[in-house]
Amino acid sequence: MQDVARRAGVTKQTVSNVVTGRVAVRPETEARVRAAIDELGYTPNLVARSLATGSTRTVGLFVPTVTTAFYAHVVEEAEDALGRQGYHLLLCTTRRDGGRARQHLAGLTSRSVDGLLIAGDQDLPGRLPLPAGARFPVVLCAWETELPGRFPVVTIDYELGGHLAGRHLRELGHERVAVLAGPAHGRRVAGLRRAFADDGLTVPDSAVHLVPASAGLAGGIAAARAALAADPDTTALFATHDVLAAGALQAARDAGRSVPRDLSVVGYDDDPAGPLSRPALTGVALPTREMARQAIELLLGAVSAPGEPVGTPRPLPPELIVRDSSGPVPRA
Amino acid sequence: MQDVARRAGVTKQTVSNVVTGRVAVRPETEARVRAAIDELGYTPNLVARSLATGSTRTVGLFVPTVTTAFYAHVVEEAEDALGRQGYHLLLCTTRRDGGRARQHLAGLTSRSVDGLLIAGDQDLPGRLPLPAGARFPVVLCAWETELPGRFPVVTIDYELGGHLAGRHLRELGHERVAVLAGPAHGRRVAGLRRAFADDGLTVPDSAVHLVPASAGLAGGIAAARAALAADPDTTALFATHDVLAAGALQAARDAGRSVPRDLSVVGYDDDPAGPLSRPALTGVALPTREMARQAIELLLGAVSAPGEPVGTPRPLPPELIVRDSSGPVPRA
DNA sequence: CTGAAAGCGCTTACAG
DNA sequence: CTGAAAGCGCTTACAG
Repeated sequence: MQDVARRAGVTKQTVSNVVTGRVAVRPETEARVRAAIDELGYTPNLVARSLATGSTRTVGLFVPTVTTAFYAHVVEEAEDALGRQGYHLLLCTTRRDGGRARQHLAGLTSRSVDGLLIAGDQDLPGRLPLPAGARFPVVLCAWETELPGRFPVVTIDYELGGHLAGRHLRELGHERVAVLAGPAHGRRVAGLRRAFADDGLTVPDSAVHLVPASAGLAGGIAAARAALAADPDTTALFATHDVLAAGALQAARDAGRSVPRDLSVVGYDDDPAGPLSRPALTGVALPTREMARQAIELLLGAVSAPGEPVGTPRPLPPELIVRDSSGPVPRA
Repeated sequence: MQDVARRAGVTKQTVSNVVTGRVAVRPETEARVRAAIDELGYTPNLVARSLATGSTRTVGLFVPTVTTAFYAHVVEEAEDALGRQGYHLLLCTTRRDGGRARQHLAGLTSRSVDGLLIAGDQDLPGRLPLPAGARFPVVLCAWETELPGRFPVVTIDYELGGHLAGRHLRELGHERVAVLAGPAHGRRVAGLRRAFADDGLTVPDSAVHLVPASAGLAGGIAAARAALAADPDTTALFATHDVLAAGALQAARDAGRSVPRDLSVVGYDDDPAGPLSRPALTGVALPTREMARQAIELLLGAVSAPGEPVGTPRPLPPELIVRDSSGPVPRA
């Protein structure tokens, strides 16, 4: 910067003024300065600027993992929304490990991020008090279980998604549904139940089969097999995420049941592979990217208006995409 | 820091000494300082330290996307390897867009990252001169096409993977193979051809079907259909990545050909869903995480020993995982 | 082993 | 509109 100033015949304060644009400078002076910048290939040193201004133009993002389509899209959309405003992304995958999250939090704090977005129920805000030095806003997104309440949250109406799936099955005449449920998916199941309750039907606890988070496709296959064995009269399977639904499709095939003729399968999450499975999967599609975009905008808003209270927007509505894996209840 | 010093009755230089451990301090003094740090909840300000030392303990990672299993694993493994040494990760997904990459590069430069890892052929180092201010080491990984040569690269022996697949098919007696090839997968195809050439057979260009990068599963289905239509006597399909192989499996089913009885299918990439497809996919497994780990270690080595030349390690060998989608050539 | 001083590269009031 | 000065929170030789 000093070099640029010398070359342009001004002081570095003037250079700073043209770079930041905070103070107007005479056009001809500005031209000289810009010329010097180009000739010298000067790039402002953001770490020095950060020390002076207190803003790093960097935000942290916590996700449990990046290996699922859902979180991969959250990451990409967050990065895009950030980039549009000149921010960069410090990525932290927590792997649902509290110790790891704590370490990352300390790292982000000492690096003075301007804000932090925590995506996915991670049980962090409850257990994880922010370090003393943490003076940045925090926003939560993709939150499904009880809300911590300490932070604004941009999330999806997961219960509505379940309700859409349930109503769809009811409209097709299904009365006996089994559920393959991942952990923390209580709202999705509650929505399905509400749709059945709307018609005076109950989905008993015995029809809900829980699958551990890490079980993956194999877990879906096993759970679907168990569900069909437990109640052979089941005519529909509702999976609380698409990996489980894909497993259900395979288990149905293995059991010699044709989808959707003998059995309907409805998924949840709109995994990009869903439309291409055979049969193409009917399922609940989530406004993932929209959610991530809004969350970043909320966070950046809080960054630039420190004191002001930020309102939590209403949960975003999912949609039901009807494809080929669901059909009318088979006639007994 | 000043507060800590005051509370411990020393100067801040002494506090710095105990925090960095660079200069030994008397045990009792150190104890007083540590106590003050704990009481005040002091966290060192890394941006100030960075300005003073020139090191940010942050590295940039360029990936084309984060929505494929391959790159998701690269990101997670890189983050792990970085975290072990106290580094944080600035993630940039380039989406194979030069303009976007250029912008990110400028951002990383002005943020003074300590190093940059570029994963995946991105045609960047050729077209993208580093900004003048960029004084950090760059390492490439997962590079498959011609190497830029300007930077060390940690990659995989992609040609060997193709050879393993080809030898496997030859051992099963296959003579007519069709190839579904993604762009930039020339080495994988070359390896397959070499295996056939080892036995005096040729894989003609007409048997190689190119699929655009963005075509996904639908592209694989279409290409496989085209391949089977072009040469109905084909007994084996080699796909240069698993999404294409999954498409091939579906196209085979649609065409009424049973895998592996009528047709063998071999994939490449070891997508986690491969073992769970029906039939389970035979394919080439890549040492993705090992590669990412080594790349970060190489990069961090270059960071801490600026002048020294870094050697490019030999490409990592893939492995063939034989599952159920490949079998003996059907008898004519 | 500890303290006083300079400096990292910027920005920000504050005079002129 | 431009220049001189102080300061952001650290580290680093350099004396004592």
